[in-house]
Amino acid sequence: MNQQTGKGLTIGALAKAAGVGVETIRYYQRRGLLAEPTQMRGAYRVYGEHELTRLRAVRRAQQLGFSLEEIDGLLALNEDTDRERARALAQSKIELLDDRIRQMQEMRNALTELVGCCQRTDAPAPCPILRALSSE
Amino acid sequence: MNQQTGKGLTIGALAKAAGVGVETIRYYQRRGLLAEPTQMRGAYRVYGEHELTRLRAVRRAQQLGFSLEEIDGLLALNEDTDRERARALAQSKIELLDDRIRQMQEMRNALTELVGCCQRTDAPAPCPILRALSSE
DNA sequence: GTAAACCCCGTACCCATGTACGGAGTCAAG
DNA sequence: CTTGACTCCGTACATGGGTACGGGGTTTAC
Repeated sequence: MNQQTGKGLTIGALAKAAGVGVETIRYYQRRGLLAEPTQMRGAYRVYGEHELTRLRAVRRAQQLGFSLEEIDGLLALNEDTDRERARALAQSKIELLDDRIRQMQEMRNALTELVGCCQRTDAPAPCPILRALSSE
Repeated sequence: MNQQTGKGLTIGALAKAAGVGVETIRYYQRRGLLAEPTQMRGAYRVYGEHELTRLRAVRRAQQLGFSLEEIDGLLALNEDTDRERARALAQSKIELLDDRIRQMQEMRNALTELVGCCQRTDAPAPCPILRALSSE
């Protein structure tokens, strides 16, 4: 059984809690995306809430289309001492997100249209999907 | 110079027009994501608007976080003869998009908040980014 | 008709993001 | 104190999405 005495998690328990593989955690540590914990229980590393939170954040940001490197930057904004720089970075990410959101909405509408038009016609209308994707 | 007599593009011209590399086009052809054109000028393949449109659509869909395989499916919806299946697939993609859009908006708001809070405090507030990303 | 710029084809290589494997050590329960 | 599950560490392999390279043929402009 994964021991969980008090509040410490072994890497396996952490992995399970975050919904990732043990190897993934190691990989993130190698990449510097996740710090290795200082606390140990004997020869085993002990993880806590902090790591779990961060791990979950990484997964989510990933789903949003950010690379591990970008995610590192995003999460670093938090404790960035150069506030000016942090603001600028955040601002540029916001614009990027706005763009993607807009495009996704177009795509979404195109798909909706497709569903609707397919409902009643057999003639392949001028592909709304292609249209949505090629629109500038 | 890239010849462009009439309306036909060589692979190089197509690549430039679509903003991708020549090798990428070949790669898509190998994958079956882009059909090889039937028309030739001598020993060289000739491409037209159709390919260009499709290529641009692929790039855009990619930015939206779809894999090449998914994109293939999406673009195929267009000429799918099994309308029922096409509708179902489109519907599921719509839901997926809705999800991603929602998450992106959360993230966007978190970043905006971060920019705002950084504006006036030196104390690192409880990181809105981490919060946004870890919220379920 | 020659040179520069392109195309074709095949194969090999690259980067990101993991996953798998294997030997050795460790922990906790029975 | 043994046993089974787990950890550690290192290295190798996998997959997606390209990119690079090299030898040889083709076009086109001059």
